[in-house]
Amino acid sequence: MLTERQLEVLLSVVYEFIESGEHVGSRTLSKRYLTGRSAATIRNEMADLEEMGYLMQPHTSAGRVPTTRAYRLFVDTVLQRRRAKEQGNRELLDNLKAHRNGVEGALTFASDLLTQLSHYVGVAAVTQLKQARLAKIDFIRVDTSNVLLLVILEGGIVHHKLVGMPYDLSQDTLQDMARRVNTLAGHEWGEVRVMLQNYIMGELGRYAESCRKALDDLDKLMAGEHTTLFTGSLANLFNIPDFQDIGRFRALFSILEQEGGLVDLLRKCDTTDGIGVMIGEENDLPEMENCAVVLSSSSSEGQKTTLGVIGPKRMNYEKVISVLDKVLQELIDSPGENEGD
Amino acid sequence: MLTERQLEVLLSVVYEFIESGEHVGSRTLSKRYLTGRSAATIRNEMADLEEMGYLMQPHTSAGRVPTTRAYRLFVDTVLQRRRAKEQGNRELLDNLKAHRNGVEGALTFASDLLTQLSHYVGVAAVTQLKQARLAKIDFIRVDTSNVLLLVILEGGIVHHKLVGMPYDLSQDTLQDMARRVNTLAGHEWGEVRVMLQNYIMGELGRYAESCRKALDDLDKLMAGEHTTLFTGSLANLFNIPDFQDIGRFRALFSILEQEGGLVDLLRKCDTTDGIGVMIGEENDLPEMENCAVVLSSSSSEGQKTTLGVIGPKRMNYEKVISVLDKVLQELIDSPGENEGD
DNA sequence: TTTAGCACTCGTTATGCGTGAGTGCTAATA
DNA sequence: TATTAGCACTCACGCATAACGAGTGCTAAA
Repeated sequence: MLTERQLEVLLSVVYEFIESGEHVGSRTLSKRYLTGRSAATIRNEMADLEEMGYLMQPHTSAGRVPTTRAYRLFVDTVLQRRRAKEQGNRELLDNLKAHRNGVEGALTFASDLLTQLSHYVGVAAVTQLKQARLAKIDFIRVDTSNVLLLVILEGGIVHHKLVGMPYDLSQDTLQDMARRVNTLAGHEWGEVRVMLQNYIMGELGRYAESCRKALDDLDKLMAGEHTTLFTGSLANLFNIPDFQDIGRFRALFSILEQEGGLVDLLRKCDTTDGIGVMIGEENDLPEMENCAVVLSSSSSEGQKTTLGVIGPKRMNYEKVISVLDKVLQELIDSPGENEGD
Repeated sequence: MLTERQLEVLLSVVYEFIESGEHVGSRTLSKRYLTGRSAATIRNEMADLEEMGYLMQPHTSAGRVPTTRAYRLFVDTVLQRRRAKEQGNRELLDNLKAHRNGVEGALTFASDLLTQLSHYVGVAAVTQLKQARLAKIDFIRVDTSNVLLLVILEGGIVHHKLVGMPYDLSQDTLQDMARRVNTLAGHEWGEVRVMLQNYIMGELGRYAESCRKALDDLDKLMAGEHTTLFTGSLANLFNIPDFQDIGRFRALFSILEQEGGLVDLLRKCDTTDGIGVMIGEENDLPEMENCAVVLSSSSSEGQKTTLGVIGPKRMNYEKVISVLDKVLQELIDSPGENEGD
């Protein structure tokens, strides 16, 4: 185990490295953090810490740099101190839908806010769980050959899809259909789906083909754990020295740009409610070995809401965690009708 | 005016520079393009062309590089000559129809397609003009305090917005409202709007406040020339040598990332239907002095569809223009909006 | 156990030099 | 007169070398 002083040295290295971005040497520590001890003493401690896997040297005559293991320890220590302040995010969802204009508006707002405050990249996502409940379904005749299929879930998520129909259906017919289906409001999507399938096979005979296709699309959206994701501006990445190298930037970018990659990433971290941190190789993506992801999520009503910040491994974890807390709070507290621009 | 040979030299420089990305010297031209003439002769012509503002030297002992003026001439010449190219890409283009599914689906697909085919960045946008006509409006009760406002325009654009209501309205009441408003289907938004305003003031009395707010939001979307924009992946930019420099990349990125900037850009080029090209400084954005934008747009039914490709000034204009032609043609050819397959 | 001192390592920056691609100019040539 | 060959000159680029400095490990003294 680590001695008290080793811990002190280690955390100082991490802290200083997060500040400066450059390998930190024994002299710096001796002058700035552990004024009582000489550089030589600290050198010895650092050599030990390196052996234990907490530190590494980029090259022979350089100072030390924290390993993922060191970050992990650092974060856990920080989180430990913070844990008192942490609290449930239960109310998050209610406020999301109530006070901002639809789920999408709220999440766009949140991701922008996180981005601005953290100076990294904020993300916000909502995942429909299998338990998502239907609030309302509707079919709206657009013209002779097109019907708009509308699905609203409890929690405020809205899906719509234009479906081509081989025959013209009157609005009355459609309304009748909708009325029947809506008797299932409040039930989970799985049940609704089965009912719809039967209905289509049984009573809609000749329309079955086009309906089935629409239903399949809908299934793709809903049956799986479909996630809607909002990513803040990536502009901040340009200011981070870690990504000045175009190669690294590119790697990270390719992940962030394609929604799928990011959703996978979030899913990996999604273990528990509350705040979680994944550092470097801890997420399996090799492109993200220099990155860290801080997430905070909470679920209820068949959907799970996740807020997060993505930045360099050398991230200001304290700040990010507190920002995350704040935005969460902001979302919960915000009194009425403000729609984030 | 340019002599025949000067033109030949100039276009060769442009062509070669587009290929190689490096300043082109007299010897190269003599060997590869104008085998009849010696390097010295070509050098003289190039000196003249430089004086005329068509070419420039990055530094004293370097070959020549085209100026914006040269690209302009090149593009105009190319636009004149092109017409008879017919090849490839069939399979991909055929997919367009299959993937179409509402305006958004089609444009997402189109921008991706343009990105893939051009190897630059494809964009696709639809702008609602003032003449946009209402196809259908609907109010759908979600729960006691929320109504989903649904607006469908001729042309297939769908807007929806969740509106908080201070009082519970029954679906029947809402349906009645919708029925009245829908008598205006087929009319321009301007008229519909006035009618809605009156209706709200006259018959909806106590709900006026919340309705007005929703209506205002809707106006923001529709009364102005609102543009919905889809941008393809930016990943290709990493392969372009012109943007290897992180500074330039950043500048371009900042424009591409924020939707507003891009919309402004499109608007600038939106002069006429047909294909238009803006090269370097021709668009006023200093960030885009090394870029070119090729646009092709067509309007009908109260909406204007724009497809475009954004890439380096040193762009393969021939290819991009032909790609753009094809994709656009495909989009216009089937104006029936999703013909069910 | 701690610290001062010293030799050593290695990345970074500056400097200098050779090379090659490309030019402009001039004089010879068709 | 228009074209071309020849030549001196320029300048970016790559490479080697050297100086510098931040940092280390090790040893011996306090």
